Amino acid sequence: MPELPEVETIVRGLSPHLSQLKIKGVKLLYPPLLRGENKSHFERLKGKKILGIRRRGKLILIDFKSGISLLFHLKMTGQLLLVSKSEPLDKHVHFILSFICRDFELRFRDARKFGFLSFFIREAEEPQELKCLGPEPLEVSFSQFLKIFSEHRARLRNLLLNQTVLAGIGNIYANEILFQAGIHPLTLSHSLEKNELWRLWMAMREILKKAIASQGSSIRDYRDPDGSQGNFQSFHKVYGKDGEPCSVCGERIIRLRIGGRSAFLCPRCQRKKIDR
DNA sequence: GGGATTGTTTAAAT
DNA sequence: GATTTAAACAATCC
Repeated sequence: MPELPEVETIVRGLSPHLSQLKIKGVKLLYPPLLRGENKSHFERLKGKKILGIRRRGKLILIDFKSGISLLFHLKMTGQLLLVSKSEPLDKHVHFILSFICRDFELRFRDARKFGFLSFFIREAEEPQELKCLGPEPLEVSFSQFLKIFSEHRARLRNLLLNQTVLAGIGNIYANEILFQAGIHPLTLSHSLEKNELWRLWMAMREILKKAIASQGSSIRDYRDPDGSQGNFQSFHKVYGKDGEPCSVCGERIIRLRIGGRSAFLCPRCQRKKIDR
């Protein structure tokens, strides 16, 4: 379940290897993986040079010198692996890029096939997937953050998960951020005091930066391009910890269902405000 | 076998 | 209009 820190780790891992390489071959083993308007660019990838690779929210973008870009969304179980061509394929590999003068290749692997890729032209209008994204959590200023959260009246956990509000936070980090800030996930955003919003903003920055420094969290499927796991899961304080004692106060961590998704919290460290 | 899970979109309900 | 809920998507794990 790659979120911002995992996707950032993947991009940092791929970037030094892929930059300036020329495409030798392309294989699409599961055609429905390719979505969107510009499918024909797929046929014309051969010989194209990679300018660079970057992240936006949870999306991975490979920019080609020709002016087109390839966009990946890993959804829940997608992986981008850089492996030797001699490495045997398994049935979950759906897309392969190979490079001139290199004996490794880039494989898109996704056991559940929720992930996708699509092409877009950088000069043209932004594709829907990019256009609808909110600001980057690590770039948004406190004053912007304050504005966003006071203009909405949704439950904080939902707002943090909403990609049009902030791009890149998923369920793991939404829960960890709220714990770090000491705020209950059901709190309505407009009801927060300025000092609580400051705590939330600081917690968001701190958690995401630490997670990136730990190369993300590996739960179930997440792997970086070398196939190695992240380390941040050992720092999780609430996510998936229901029934365990809180590391701060010893109270049992509980699990709630909010919007059909699990929310984890310490009922003592994250007291519920009376609804207003 | 049933239910939960994961991220996102979409439709329907509040 | 804003927000929440449920369903859908695919496959796996428990």
